[in-house]
Amino acid sequence: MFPVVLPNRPFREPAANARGKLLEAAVRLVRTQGFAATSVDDLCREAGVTKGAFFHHFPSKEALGVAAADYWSQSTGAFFASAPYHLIEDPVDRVLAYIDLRMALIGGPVESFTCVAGTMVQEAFRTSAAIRIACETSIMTNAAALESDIAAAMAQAGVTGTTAASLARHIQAVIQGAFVLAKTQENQSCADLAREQLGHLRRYFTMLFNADEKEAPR
Amino acid sequence: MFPVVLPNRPFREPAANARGKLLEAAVRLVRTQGFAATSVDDLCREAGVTKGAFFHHFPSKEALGVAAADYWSQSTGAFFASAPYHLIEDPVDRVLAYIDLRMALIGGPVESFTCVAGTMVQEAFRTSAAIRIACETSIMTNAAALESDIAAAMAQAGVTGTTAASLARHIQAVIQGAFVLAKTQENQSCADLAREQLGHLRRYFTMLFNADEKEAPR
DNA sequence: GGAAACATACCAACCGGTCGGTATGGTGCA
DNA sequence: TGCACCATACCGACCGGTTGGTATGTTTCC
Repeated sequence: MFPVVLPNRPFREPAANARGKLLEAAVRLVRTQGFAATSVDDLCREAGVTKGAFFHHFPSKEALGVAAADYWSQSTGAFFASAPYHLIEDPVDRVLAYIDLRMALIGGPVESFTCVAGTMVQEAFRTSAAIRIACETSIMTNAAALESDIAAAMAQAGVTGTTAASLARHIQAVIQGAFVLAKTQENQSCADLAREQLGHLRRYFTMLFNADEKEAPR
Repeated sequence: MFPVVLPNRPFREPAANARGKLLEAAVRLVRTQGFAATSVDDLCREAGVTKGAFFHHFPSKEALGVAAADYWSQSTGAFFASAPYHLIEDPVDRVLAYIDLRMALIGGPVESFTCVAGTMVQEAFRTSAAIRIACETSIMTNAAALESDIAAAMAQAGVTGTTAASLARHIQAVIQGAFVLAKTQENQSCADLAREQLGHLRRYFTMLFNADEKEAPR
Protein backbone atom coordinates (compact mmCIF):
# COMPACT_ATOMS: atom_id res chain seq x y z
CA MET A 1 0.00 0.00 0.00
CA PHE A 2 2.76 2.37 0.96
CA PRO A 3 6.33 2.27 -0.14
CA VAL A 4 8.12 0.33 2.51
CA VAL A 5 9.28 2.54 5.32
CA LEU A 6 12.17 0.90 7.04
CA PRO A 7 12.12 1.56 10.74
CA ASN A 8 15.41 2.39 12.34
CA ARG A 9 16.64 3.82 9.04
CA PRO A 10 17.14 7.54 9.48
CA PHE A 11 15.35 9.49 6.81
CA ARG A 12 17.77 12.36 7.01
CA GLU A 13 20.85 12.88 4.91
CA PRO A 14 24.17 12.73 6.74
CA ALA A 15 25.15 16.21 7.84
CA ALA A 16 28.26 17.77 6.39
CA ASN A 17 28.97 20.58 8.82
CA ALA A 18 29.65 20.43 12.53
CA ARG A 19 26.31 21.92 13.45
CA GLY A 20 24.39 19.25 11.60
CA LYS A 21 26.60 16.50 12.96
CA LEU A 22 26.01 17.75 16.48
CA LEU A 23 22.25 17.82 15.97
CA GLU A 24 22.30 14.25 14.65
CA ALA A 25 24.47 13.21 17.58
CA ALA A 26 22.03 14.91 19.93
CA VAL A 27 19.13 12.96 18.46
CA ARG A 28 20.95 9.67 18.91
CA LEU A 29 22.31 10.33 22.40
CA VAL A 30 19.21 11.98 23.84
CA ARG A 31 17.18 9.04 22.64
CA THR A 32 19.43 6.51 24.32
CA GLN A 33 20.61 8.35 27.43
CA GLY A 34 18.35 11.34 27.89
CA PHE A 35 19.44 14.96 27.85
CA ALA A 36 20.93 15.43 31.32
CA ALA A 37 23.03 12.27 31.15
CA THR A 38 24.48 13.34 27.81
CA SER A 39 27.54 15.54 28.29
CA VAL A 40 28.91 18.07 25.86
CA ASP A 41 31.97 15.86 25.50
CA ASP A 42 29.73 12.91 24.65
CA LEU A 43 28.05 14.95 21.95
CA CYS A 44 31.34 16.11 20.49
CA ARG A 45 32.77 12.59 20.47
CA GLU A 46 29.64 11.16 18.85
CA ALA A 47 29.59 13.93 16.26
CA GLY A 48 33.31 13.73 15.63
CA VAL A 49 33.91 17.39 16.33
CA THR A 50 35.67 19.32 19.06
CA LYS A 51 34.35 21.37 21.91
CA GLY A 52 35.34 24.56 20.16
CA ALA A 53 33.03 23.68 17.30
CA PHE A 54 30.23 22.98 19.74
CA PHE A 55 30.39 26.34 21.46
CA HIS A 56 30.93 28.07 18.16
CA HIS A 57 27.50 26.91 16.97
CA PHE A 58 25.62 26.78 20.26
CA PRO A 59 25.99 29.25 23.12
CA SER A 60 25.16 26.58 25.69
CA LYS A 61 24.13 22.97 26.12
CA GLU A 62 20.59 24.19 26.70
CA ALA A 63 20.63 25.95 23.33
CA LEU A 64 21.70 22.67 21.70
CA GLY A 65 18.72 21.03 23.36
CA VAL A 66 16.37 23.62 21.92
CA ALA A 67 17.97 23.33 18.49
CA ALA A 68 17.74 19.54 18.64
CA ALA A 69 14.04 19.71 19.41
CA ASP A 70 13.52 22.13 16.52
CA TYR A 71 15.61 19.96 14.22
CA TRP A 72 13.64 16.91 15.28
CA SER A 73 10.36 18.72 14.80
CA GLN A 74 11.25 19.90 11.35
CA SER A 75 12.62 16.62 10.00
CA THR A 76 9.79 14.47 11.34
CA GLY A 77 7.24 17.06 10.25
CA ALA A 78 8.62 17.02 6.73
CA PHE A 79 8.61 13.23 6.72
CA PHE A 80 4.96 12.92 7.68
CA ALA A 81 3.93 15.79 5.44
CA SER A 82 5.37 14.00 2.43
CA ALA A 83 4.10 10.55 3.37
CA PRO A 84 1.85 9.06 0.70
CA TYR A 85 -1.01 8.26 3.06
CA HIS A 86 -2.29 11.77 2.35
CA LEU A 87 -3.41 10.54 -1.07
CA ILE A 88 -6.12 8.34 0.41
CA GLU A 89 -9.46 9.90 -0.38
CA ASP A 90 -11.67 8.78 2.48
CA PRO A 91 -10.80 10.93 5.52
CA VAL A 92 -11.51 8.12 8.00
CA ASP A 93 -9.18 5.80 6.11
CA ARG A 94 -6.62 8.57 5.97
CA VAL A 95 -6.59 9.00 9.73
CA LEU A 96 -6.36 5.25 10.25
CA ALA A 97 -3.56 5.09 7.69
CA TYR A 98 -1.61 7.62 9.73
CA ILE A 99 -1.89 5.34 12.74
CA ASP A 100 -0.83 2.41 10.57
CA LEU A 101 2.17 4.39 9.39
CA ARG A 102 3.17 5.19 12.95
CA MET A 103 2.83 1.51 13.72
CA ALA A 104 5.00 0.55 10.76
CA LEU A 105 7.72 2.89 11.94
CA ILE A 106 8.03 1.00 15.20
CA GLY A 107 10.74 -1.63 15.08
CA GLY A 108 14.32 -2.36 15.96
CA PRO A 109 15.93 -1.09 19.15
CA VAL A 110 13.69 1.16 21.19
CA GLU A 111 15.97 4.18 20.84
CA SER A 112 15.53 4.01 17.07
CA PHE A 113 11.82 4.81 17.08
CA THR A 114 11.22 6.90 20.20
CA CYS A 115 10.66 10.63 20.30
CA VAL A 116 13.37 13.15 21.11
CA ALA A 117 10.91 15.81 22.24
CA GLY A 118 8.99 13.47 24.51
CA THR A 119 12.18 12.22 26.10
CA MET A 120 13.66 15.65 26.60
CA VAL A 121 10.60 17.37 28.03
CA GLN A 122 10.34 14.77 30.78
CA GLU A 123 13.66 15.87 32.20
CA ALA A 124 13.76 19.54 31.34
CA PHE A 125 10.22 20.82 31.79
CA ARG A 126 11.08 22.46 35.10
CA THR A 127 14.77 23.22 34.62
CA SER A 128 14.59 24.82 31.17
CA ALA A 129 11.59 26.72 29.91
CA ALA A 130 13.21 27.08 26.49
CA ILE A 131 13.54 23.32 26.03
CA ARG A 132 10.04 22.74 27.38
CA ILE A 133 8.58 25.16 24.84
CA ALA A 134 10.60 23.70 21.99
CA CYS A 135 9.31 20.22 22.86
CA GLU A 136 5.78 21.52 23.22
CA THR A 137 6.02 23.06 19.77
CA SER A 138 7.37 19.83 18.33
CA ILE A 139 4.63 17.62 19.74
CA MET A 140 1.77 20.04 19.27
CA THR A 141 2.78 20.92 15.72
CA ASN A 142 2.83 17.23 14.96
CA ALA A 143 -0.67 16.98 16.43
CA ALA A 144 -1.96 20.04 14.61
CA ALA A 145 -0.94 18.53 11.29
CA LEU A 146 -3.57 15.84 11.84
CA GLU A 147 -6.43 18.13 12.75
CA SER A 148 -7.89 18.73 9.31
CA ASP A 149 -7.98 15.04 8.45
CA ILE A 150 -9.55 14.21 11.79
CA ALA A 151 -12.09 17.01 11.45
CA ALA A 152 -13.10 15.70 8.05
CA ALA A 153 -13.40 12.17 9.39
CA MET A 154 -15.48 13.38 12.33
CA ALA A 155 -17.81 15.30 10.05
CA GLN A 156 -18.25 12.32 7.78
CA ALA A 157 -18.91 9.93 10.63
CA GLY A 158 -20.98 12.35 12.65
CA VAL A 159 -18.77 12.20 15.71
CA THR A 160 -19.66 14.60 18.48
CA GLY A 161 -18.61 15.15 22.08
CA THR A 162 -14.98 15.96 21.36
CA THR A 163 -12.88 18.00 18.95
CA ALA A 164 -10.42 17.21 16.22
CA ALA A 165 -7.70 19.02 18.14
CA SER A 166 -8.36 16.93 21.22
CA LEU A 167 -8.26 13.69 19.26
CA ALA A 168 -5.05 14.78 17.56
CA ARG A 169 -3.49 15.39 20.96
CA HIS A 170 -4.68 12.00 22.11
CA ILE A 171 -2.88 10.32 19.23
CA GLN A 172 0.33 11.96 20.37
CA ALA A 173 -0.35 11.02 23.97
CA VAL A 174 -0.83 7.35 23.15
CA ILE A 175 2.33 7.37 21.04
CA GLN A 176 4.32 8.94 23.86
CA GLY A 177 2.86 6.52 26.37
CA ALA A 178 3.67 3.63 24.08
CA PHE A 179 7.29 4.76 24.02
CA VAL A 180 7.47 4.96 27.81
CA LEU A 181 6.08 1.45 28.19
CA ALA A 182 8.39 0.17 25.46
CA LYS A 183 11.38 1.47 27.38
CA THR A 184 10.48 -0.74 30.33
CA GLN A 185 11.02 -3.83 28.20
CA GLU A 186 14.01 -5.81 27.16
CA ASN A 187 15.14 -5.44 23.57
CA GLN A 188 12.88 -7.91 21.84
CA SER A 189 9.60 -6.90 23.44
CA CYS A 190 9.92 -3.12 23.08
CA ALA A 191 8.42 -2.82 19.64
CA ASP A 192 5.62 -5.29 20.32
CA LEU A 193 4.48 -3.45 23.40
CA ALA A 194 4.54 -0.11 21.61
CA ARG A 195 2.60 -1.48 18.66
CA GLU A 196 0.01 -2.94 21.00
CA GLN A 197 -0.79 0.57 22.24
CA LEU A 198 -1.24 1.91 18.73
CA GLY A 199 -3.51 -1.05 18.11
CA HIS A 200 -5.80 0.12 20.90
CA LEU A 201 -5.65 3.65 19.55
CA ARG A 202 -6.66 2.34 16.16
CA ARG A 203 -9.53 0.44 17.65
CA TYR A 204 -10.71 3.54 19.50
CA PHE A 205 -10.70 5.54 16.30
CA THR A 206 -12.39 2.76 14.36
CA MET A 207 -15.18 2.59 16.91
CA LEU A 208 -15.50 6.37 17.01
CA PHE A 209 -15.79 6.74 13.27
CA ASN A 210 -18.04 3.73 12.78
CA ALA A 211 -20.38 4.69 15.57
CA ASP A 212 -22.61 6.23 12.94
CA GLU A 213 -22.91 3.03 10.92
CA LYS A 214 -23.65 0.93 13.98
CA GLU A 215 -26.26 3.16 15.48
CA ALA A 216 -28.02 4.32 12.34
CA PRO A 217 -30.03 1.13 11.59
CA ARG A 218 -31.86 0.89 14.89
CA MET B 1 -19.01 8.99 45.46
CA PHE B 2 -15.52 8.54 46.84
CA PRO B 3 -14.03 10.25 49.82
CA VAL B 4 -12.28 13.26 48.42
CA VAL B 5 -8.76 12.42 47.31
CA LEU B 6 -6.75 15.58 47.34
CA PRO B 7 -4.27 15.64 44.53
CA ASN B 8 -0.81 16.87 45.37
CA ARG B 9 -1.30 15.69 48.93
CA PRO B 10 1.16 12.87 49.59
CA PHE B 11 -0.58 9.86 51.03
CA ARG B 12 2.54 8.68 52.77
CA GLU B 13 3.53 9.44 56.34
CA PRO B 14 6.63 11.57 56.80
CA ALA B 15 9.66 9.36 57.14
CA ALA B 16 11.56 9.34 60.38
CA ASN B 17 14.86 7.75 59.41
CA ALA B 18 17.39 8.87 56.83
CA ARG B 19 16.53 6.08 54.43
CA GLY B 20 12.88 7.05 54.28
CA LYS B 21 13.71 10.72 53.98
CA LEU B 22 16.02 9.98 51.07
CA LEU B 23 13.36 7.93 49.30
CA GLU B 24 10.83 10.74 49.72
CA ALA B 25 13.41 13.24 48.48
CA ALA B 26 14.08 11.00 45.51
CA VAL B 27 10.39 10.90 44.61
CA ARG B 28 10.17 14.69 44.73
CA LEU B 29 13.40 15.44 42.90
CA VAL B 30 13.10 12.76 40.23
CA ARG B 31 9.62 13.99 39.45
CA THR B 32 10.77 17.56 39.00
CA GLN B 33 14.28 17.16 37.57
CA GLY B 34 14.60 13.60 36.43
CA PHE B 35 17.11 11.08 37.75
CA ALA B 36 20.31 12.03 35.98
CA ALA B 37 19.96 15.73 36.76
CA THR B 38 19.51 14.97 40.44
CA SER B 39 22.84 14.74 42.23
CA VAL B 40 23.53 12.85 45.41
CA ASP B 41 24.15 16.19 47.10
CA ASP B 42 20.75 17.41 45.92
CA LEU B 43 19.12 14.36 47.43
CA CYS B 44 20.92 14.77 50.73
CA ARG B 45 20.05 18.47 50.94
CA GLU B 46 16.39 17.81 50.13
CA ALA B 47 16.24 14.98 52.65
CA GLY B 48 18.14 16.91 55.30
CA VAL B 49 20.78 14.21 55.73
CA THR B 50 24.46 13.98 54.97
CA LYS B 51 26.32 12.15 52.28
CA GLY B 52 27.53 9.67 54.83
CA ALA B 53 23.96 8.69 55.59
CA PHE B 54 23.24 8.30 51.90
CA PHE B 55 26.03 5.83 51.25
CA HIS B 56 25.32 4.07 54.49
CA HIS B 57 21.87 3.11 53.24
CA PHE B 58 22.52 2.83 49.51
CA PRO B 59 25.67 1.45 47.91
CA SER B 60 25.31 3.75 44.91
CA LYS B 61 23.08 6.35 43.31
CA GLU B 62 21.77 3.64 41.00
CA ALA B 63 20.72 1.56 44.02
CA LEU B 64 18.81 4.58 45.33
CA GLY B 65 17.04 4.78 41.99
CA VAL B 66 16.01 1.14 42.21
CA ALA B 67 14.88 1.58 45.82
CA ALA B 68 12.91 4.69 44.87
CA ALA B 69 11.09 2.82 42.12
CA ASP B 70 10.27 -0.01 44.54
CA TYR B 71 9.16 2.47 47.19
CA TRP B 72 6.99 4.25 44.64
CA SER B 73 5.55 0.99 43.42
CA GLN B 74 4.68 -0.18 46.88
CA SER B 75 3.10 3.03 48.15
CA THR B 76 1.01 3.67 45.03
CA GLY B 77 0.06 0.01 44.87
CA ALA B 78 -1.18 0.10 48.45
CA PHE B 79 -3.09 3.30 47.77
CA PHE B 80 -4.98 1.89 44.80
CA ALA B 81 -5.53 -1.45 46.49
CA SER B 82 -7.28 0.25 49.39
CA ALA B 83 -9.27 2.69 47.25
CA PRO B 84 -13.03 2.36 47.78
CA TYR B 85 -13.85 2.01 44.08
CA HIS B 86 -13.32 -1.72 44.53
CA LEU B 87 -16.67 -1.85 46.34
CA ILE B 88 -18.62 -1.08 43.18
CA GLU B 89 -20.45 -4.21 42.13
CA ASP B 90 -20.71 -3.88 38.37
CA PRO B 91 -17.30 -4.72 36.88
CA VAL B 92 -17.68 -2.25 34.00
CA ASP B 93 -18.49 0.55 36.44
CA ARG B 94 -15.57 -0.54 38.56
CA VAL B 95 -13.12 -0.23 35.69
CA LEU B 96 -14.52 3.16 34.73
CA ALA B 97 -14.33 4.23 38.36
CA TYR B 98 -10.63 3.45 38.36
CA ILE B 99 -10.17 5.78 35.41
CA ASP B 100 -12.24 8.40 37.21
CA LEU B 101 -10.05 8.02 40.27
CA ARG B 102 -6.92 8.48 38.18
CA MET B 103 -8.53 11.55 36.71
CA ALA B 104 -9.37 12.93 40.15
CA LEU B 105 -5.77 12.51 41.25
CA ILE B 106 -4.60 14.85 38.52
CA GLY B 107 -4.26 18.41 39.73
CA GLY B 108 -1.84 20.99 41.01
CA PRO B 109 1.69 21.30 39.66
CA VAL B 110 2.61 18.63 37.14
CA GLU B 111 5.36 17.17 39.31
CA SER B 112 2.77 16.42 41.98
CA PHE B 113 0.83 13.88 39.93
CA THR B 114 3.34 12.37 37.51
CA CYS B 115 4.90 8.93 37.78
CA VAL B 116 8.36 8.31 39.19
CA ALA B 117 8.80 5.03 37.33
CA GLY B 118 7.73 6.46 33.99
CA THR B 119 10.06 9.40 34.38
CA MET B 120 13.01 7.33 35.46
CA VAL B 121 12.77 4.60 32.85
CA GLN B 122 12.91 7.16 30.06
CA GLU B 123 16.41 8.15 31.10
CA ALA B 124 17.80 4.96 32.50
CA PHE B 125 16.46 2.18 30.27
CA ARG B 126 19.79 1.82 28.50
CA THR B 127 22.23 2.95 31.18
CA SER B 128 20.89 0.88 34.07
CA ALA B 129 19.21 -2.47 33.66
CA ALA B 130 18.42 -2.56 37.38
CA ILE B 131 16.46 0.70 37.25
CA ARG B 132 14.75 -0.33 34.02
CA ILE B 133 13.54 -3.57 35.60
CA ALA B 134 12.41 -1.82 38.79
CA CYS B 135 10.36 0.63 36.70
CA GLU B 136 8.99 -2.19 34.58
CA THR B 137 7.87 -3.99 37.71
CA SER B 138 6.26 -0.84 39.07
CA ILE B 139 4.25 -0.08 35.94
CA MET B 140 3.37 -3.65 35.07
CA THR B 141 2.36 -4.54 38.62
CA ASN B 142 0.08 -1.52 38.57
CA ALA B 143 -1.38 -2.81 35.32
CA ALA B 144 -1.75 -6.37 36.55
CA ALA B 145 -3.82 -5.18 39.50
CA LEU B 146 -6.51 -4.12 37.04
CA GLU B 147 -6.66 -7.33 35.06
CA SER B 148 -9.31 -9.21 37.02
CA ASP B 149 -11.73 -6.26 36.96
CA ILE B 150 -11.17 -5.75 33.26
CA ALA B 151 -11.57 -9.45 32.54
CA ALA B 152 -14.89 -9.46 34.39
CA ALA B 153 -16.04 -6.37 32.51
CA MET B 154 -15.04 -7.93 29.20
CA ALA B 155 -16.88 -11.12 29.97
CA GLN B 156 -20.00 -9.23 30.97
CA ALA B 157 -19.93 -7.01 27.89
CA GLY B 158 -18.82 -9.76 25.52
CA VAL B 159 -15.71 -7.97 24.38
CA THR B 160 -13.42 -9.95 22.10
CA GLY B 161 -10.38 -9.23 19.99
CA THR B 162 -8.11 -8.24 22.83
CA THR B 163 -7.16 -9.34 26.33
CA ALA B 164 -7.59 -7.94 29.81
CA ALA B 165 -3.83 -7.75 30.20
CA SER B 166 -3.49 -5.77 27.01
CA LEU B 167 -6.21 -3.32 28.03
CA ALA B 168 -4.63 -2.95 31.46
CA ARG B 169 -1.33 -2.08 29.80
CA HIS B 170 -3.10 0.41 27.59
CA ILE B 171 -4.49 2.22 30.61
CA GLN B 172 -0.96 2.63 31.89
CA ALA B 173 0.26 3.74 28.48
CA VAL B 174 -2.36 6.46 28.19
CA ILE B 175 -1.60 7.65 31.71
CA GLN B 176 2.11 7.82 30.94
CA GLY B 177 1.46 9.59 27.67
CA ALA B 178 -0.83 12.04 29.43
CA PHE B 179 2.01 12.88 31.80
CA VAL B 180 4.44 13.49 28.96
CA LEU B 181 2.04 15.83 27.21
CA ALA B 182 1.25 17.58 30.49
CA LYS B 183 4.92 18.33 30.97
CA THR B 184 4.97 20.27 27.71
CA GLN B 185 2.50 22.79 29.15
CA GLU B 186 2.81 25.79 31.37
CA ASN B 187 1.60 25.37 34.93
CA GLN B 188 -2.10 26.01 34.53
CA SER B 189 -2.74 23.80 31.52
CA CYS B 190 -0.84 20.71 32.66
CA ALA B 191 -3.66 19.07 34.56
CA ASP B 192 -6.29 19.88 31.94
CA LEU B 193 -4.27 18.31 29.16
CA ALA B 194 -3.62 15.20 31.23
CA ARG B 195 -7.26 14.85 32.16
CA GLU B 196 -8.25 15.21 28.52
CA GLN B 197 -6.28 12.06 27.71
CA LEU B 198 -7.95 10.06 30.46
CA GLY B 199 -11.25 11.32 29.07
CA HIS B 200 -10.48 9.69 25.74
CA LEU B 201 -9.40 6.53 27.52
CA ARG B 202 -12.70 6.52 29.37
CA ARG B 203 -14.60 6.97 26.14
CA TYR B 204 -12.69 4.08 24.57
CA PHE B 205 -13.58 1.81 27.46
CA THR B 206 -17.19 2.97 27.49
CA MET B 207 -17.52 2.17 23.80
CA LEU B 208 -15.77 -1.17 24.22
CA PHE B 209 -17.98 -2.32 27.07
CA ASN B 210 -21.18 -1.08 25.48
CA ALA B 211 -20.44 -2.70 22.15
CA ASP B 212 -22.62 -5.60 23.24
CA GLU B 213 -25.69 -3.42 23.76
CA LYS B 214 -25.22 -1.68 20.45
CA GLU B 215 -24.63 -4.71 18.31
CA ALA B 216 -26.91 -7.26 19.94
CA PRO B 217 -30.29 -6.03 18.59
CA ARG B 218 -29.49 -6.37 14.93
C1' DG C 1 42.30 40.40 4.30
C1' DG C 2 38.70 39.41 7.12
C1' DA C 3 35.08 36.91 8.92
C1' DA C 4 33.19 32.37 9.64
C1' DA C 5 34.41 27.65 10.97
C1' DC C 6 36.76 25.06 13.44
C1' DA C 7 40.79 23.14 16.95
C1' DT C 8 43.52 23.12 21.39
C1' DA C 9 44.32 24.10 25.98
C1' DC C 10 42.54 25.15 30.02
C1' DC C 11 39.52 26.40 34.21
C1' DA C 12 36.61 26.40 38.38
C1' DA C 13 32.74 24.00 40.01
C1' DC C 14 30.68 19.94 40.70
C1' DC C 15 30.15 14.89 40.30
C1' DG C 16 29.69 10.09 42.55
C1' DG C 17 31.96 7.77 45.85
C1' DT C 18 35.38 6.85 49.96
C1' DC C 19 37.03 7.13 54.48
C1' DG C 20 38.03 7.70 59.39
C1' DG C 21 35.40 8.75 62.94
C1' DT C 22 31.28 9.45 66.42
C1' DA C 23 26.77 8.82 68.77
C1' DT C 24 23.52 5.55 70.37
C1' DG C 25 21.31 1.67 71.91
C1' DG C 26 21.03 -3.25 72.56
C1' DT C 27 23.17 -7.65 74.52
C1' DG C 28 25.87 -10.75 77.39
C1' DC C 29 28.03 -11.58 81.46
C1' DA C 30 29.96 -11.03 86.14
C1' DT D 1 23.55 -3.16 88.60
C1' DG D 2 27.06 -2.01 85.69
C1' DC D 3 30.32 -2.48 82.24
C1' DA D 4 32.64 -4.42 78.14
C1' DC D 5 31.41 -5.33 73.47
C1' DC D 6 29.50 -4.51 69.21
C1' DA D 7 26.35 -3.38 65.39
C1' DT D 8 23.77 0.18 63.30
C1' DA D 9 23.09 4.94 62.03
C1' DC D 10 25.04 8.78 60.78
C1' DC D 11 28.63 12.56 60.02
C1' DG D 12 31.51 15.63 56.98
C1' DA D 13 36.07 16.22 55.00
C1' DC D 14 38.16 14.59 51.12
C1' DC D 15 39.46 12.28 46.38
C1' DG D 16 40.06 11.74 41.44
C1' DG D 17 37.58 12.50 37.53
C1' DT D 18 34.09 14.96 34.81
C1' DT D 19 31.21 18.87 34.00
C1' DG D 20 29.75 23.06 31.18
C1' DG D 21 32.05 26.79 29.60
C1' DT D 22 36.08 30.04 28.04
C1' DA D 23 40.20 31.99 25.92
C1' DT D 24 43.13 31.75 22.32
C1' DG D 25 44.85 30.10 18.35
C1' DT D 26 44.64 28.13 13.37
C1' DT D 27 42.51 27.10 9.04
C1' DT D 28 39.23 27.86 5.24
C1' DC D 29 36.80 30.27 2.02
C1' DC D 30 34.76 34.32 -0.16
